[in-house]
Amino acid sequence: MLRLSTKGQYGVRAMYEIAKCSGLGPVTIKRISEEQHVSVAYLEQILSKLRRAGIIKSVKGPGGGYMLARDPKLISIGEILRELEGPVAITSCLDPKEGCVRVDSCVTHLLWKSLGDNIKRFLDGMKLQDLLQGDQFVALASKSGSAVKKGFSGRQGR
Amino acid sequence: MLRLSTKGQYGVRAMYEIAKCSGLGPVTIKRISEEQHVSVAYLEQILSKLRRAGIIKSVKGPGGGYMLARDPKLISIGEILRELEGPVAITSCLDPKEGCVRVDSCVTHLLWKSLGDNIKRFLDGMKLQDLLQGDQFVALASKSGSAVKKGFSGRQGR
DNA sequence: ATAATAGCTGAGTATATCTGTCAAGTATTT
DNA sequence: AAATACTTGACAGATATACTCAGCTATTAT
Repeated sequence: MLRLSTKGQYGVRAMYEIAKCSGLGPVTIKRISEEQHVSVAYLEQILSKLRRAGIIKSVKGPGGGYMLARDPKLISIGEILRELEGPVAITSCLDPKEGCVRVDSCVTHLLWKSLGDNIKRFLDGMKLQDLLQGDQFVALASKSGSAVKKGFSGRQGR
Repeated sequence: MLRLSTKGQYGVRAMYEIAKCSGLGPVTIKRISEEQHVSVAYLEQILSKLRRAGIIKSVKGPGGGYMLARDPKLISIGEILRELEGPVAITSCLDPKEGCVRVDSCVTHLLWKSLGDNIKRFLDGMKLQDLLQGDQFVALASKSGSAVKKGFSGRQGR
């Protein structure tokens, strides 16, 4: 359950590759393809989206390729995935494009919203820089292993 | 991204309905269908799986229906979803059925594993009882909003 | 016994999404 | 102007989703 599409996965791997080689000039799509084992044609689709989103920049012509548009500390995994797969939306009624008819009457609405918010917070907190450093991830809940409950979810940072 | 299938969603809603009416004798599939707006035929599929998993019990014949097999404090949302949709597996290489060829060489492996573990912890910590109480959910990360990082993920409970 | 109720099961199907490929560009540099 | 590299949109096969349907089995009330 809750699988990520390959587009998102490859997108993050591609971004990693670009970040890794930054400073050595633009990274060609061919290189990304070879290093990360993803076809050039498929990468074109993915990188095109990321470029339009302003996460990477491209340089045309011989010697061209892709480079980060910002410092890797300022690029989150969440942002990359959102551009490629749309926002986190556990259920269709939480998708901003669709909307929920009976928000208040639905017992589970808040459950899915809360889960979605957690995931979002995780993904937005994780930066490309962290991937580069191999600095990796002990989770949001460092504590007990059981969720923190409270009367109501209310506003949560976001 | 990361959408849950309707089977999982309906399953949780059905479990809620059964839990809500527990103490009034078995709940018929027809009632669940009407209250939760899911077709009888589709519910049969869903409830059948949950019954075989031992989460609910059924009584045949007139006056029959479904009831919880355990205290709602002991039934987690994670367990319900796992029976209906399989384990959380953000990527195919983290699916126990498939396995990963290059675990160590893959930079993103740990990222997805960590995200998956978080989700799992959230879902397993959330019990049917919590839904009943409308006692809902402030999330795993009560703190800063940024993920807690550490050198390596190491063993985490499970 | 038997009729009515209620759950049980597996097969089947339409639709949508995913996971790509292909072809024909356009822009830039040497 | 030739070579390199990115850009775009169309399209297609495979898989998964979201169901329905038909016919069955078990249980209880009369």
